[in-house]
Amino acid sequence: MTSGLPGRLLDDLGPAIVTGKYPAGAVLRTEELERAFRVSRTVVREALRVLEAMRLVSSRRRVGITVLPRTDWNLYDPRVIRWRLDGPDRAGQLRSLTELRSATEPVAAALAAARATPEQAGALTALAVQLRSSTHDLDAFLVHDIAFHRVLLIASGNDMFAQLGDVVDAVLTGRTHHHLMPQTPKPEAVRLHVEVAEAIAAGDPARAEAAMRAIVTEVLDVLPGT
Amino acid sequence: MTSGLPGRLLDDLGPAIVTGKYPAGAVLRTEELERAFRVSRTVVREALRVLEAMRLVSSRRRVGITVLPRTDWNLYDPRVIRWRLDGPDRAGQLRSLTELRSATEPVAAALAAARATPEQAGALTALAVQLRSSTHDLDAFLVHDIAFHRVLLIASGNDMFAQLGDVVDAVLTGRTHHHLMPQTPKPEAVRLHVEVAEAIAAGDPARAEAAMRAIVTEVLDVLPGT
DNA sequence: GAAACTCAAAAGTAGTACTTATTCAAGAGG
DNA sequence: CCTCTTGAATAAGTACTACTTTTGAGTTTC
Repeated sequence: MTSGLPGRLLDDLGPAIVTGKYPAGAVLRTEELERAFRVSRTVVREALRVLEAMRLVSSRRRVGITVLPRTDWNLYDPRVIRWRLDGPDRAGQLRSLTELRSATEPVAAALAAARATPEQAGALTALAVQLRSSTHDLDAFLVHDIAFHRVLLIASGNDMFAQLGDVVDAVLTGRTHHHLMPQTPKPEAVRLHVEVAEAIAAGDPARAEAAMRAIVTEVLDVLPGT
Repeated sequence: MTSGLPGRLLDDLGPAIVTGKYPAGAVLRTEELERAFRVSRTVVREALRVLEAMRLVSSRRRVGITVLPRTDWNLYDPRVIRWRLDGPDRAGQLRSLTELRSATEPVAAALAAARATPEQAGALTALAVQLRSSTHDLDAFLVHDIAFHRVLLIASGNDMFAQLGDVVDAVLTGRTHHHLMPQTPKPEAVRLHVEVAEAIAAGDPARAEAAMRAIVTEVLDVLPGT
């Protein structure tokens, strides 16, 4: 559902809920939404059905569509993640995601060392080499960095880790936009990426985990408000 | 959307997709679903809209509703998690979730040590004491164990970790059903829970993380097929 | 054999009618 | 005056029809 009128309505209502324009407890009416967004009842119902599935709202007859508190939301839904990143508390959401990332990537590295295919290990090594070669070009560095982490998460052999590739993308891209990335990548960070790749190629989970832990520890340390 | 005809249709189609009854590439037609499930077009469209938002299917005019490959799915959607746990590869899904858990809980413990409120720290200590007192009653032990981990995840102050409480619930409950839980909880595991609670109460992130890591390492070690 | 055209297939959107669930206000009784 | 019952209004749920739009496949033409 990325197109069509229900999708467009979703992309209006979702952010409005997530950013607090419609706070928890607020009650929406399907008829009012029809008028406000100039769409038919079918379109409104379909968009609301999706919001309900994301646990952003709850629908009851005679009552209306009630906005739910944040503790009910499906926070891992890619749309919810995006809406929160586009909202006023972007820094908070980046921190949340960074902490999640700091938890998952070391374990993913260890699993990758145990499970990566030769192709995956080779791709990681190649990407680490490219990282080293592109420290002078921040955009190119970012592209390779994101690719490195994505391949690693896939190589972990756990598809739930693999899906966090989008989270890593959002975090790394967000760091750059927030000027949280150093102007020139630290040699130590690059070295650690190379070490992770080497440890995975060598099938050494403990070493891969330790190196990746060092990478994400440095990331956490530079977060504001830690 | 937990009730109503769209919800019921969702709970039929979702598992059918997730378990491969409708494999990737299969094309569904709204009209056929209307006939097969004896519901109106509105109901079918609403259920499909939700499946589309979960990235289980993709809809295009003239083409139909195409089932997407697993790499597209929103694997963190609570329904997708449940459908996979209820499917034939339950053990694989439990392993996936256990690995995710093993990654996140140590970091959550460290964050909780830094951020827990006195109430949360107190609740963890109380729950650890109850764990120690209920080793003779496996059901009671499970209840307290789940509660312990839930409170800890909430105490981490990261709502994405907090949401994984359901994952921990599913994993711990699943372990019991799989007879993967020891008949009598190991004293060492209980001791570690107490140590986690003490470390959090003392505001010692490193100690909390290490103790929790020992807990989840033991859990990973007893997984079949590791 | 490739490009253009046509049409059938299937979803998308609008709107109406009727049903069902639920809440709230009013009235009755103690 | 408070509590319980009843009825009606409110709002969503479901079915259905009509029309539009998109898209792919088959046919025709060059």
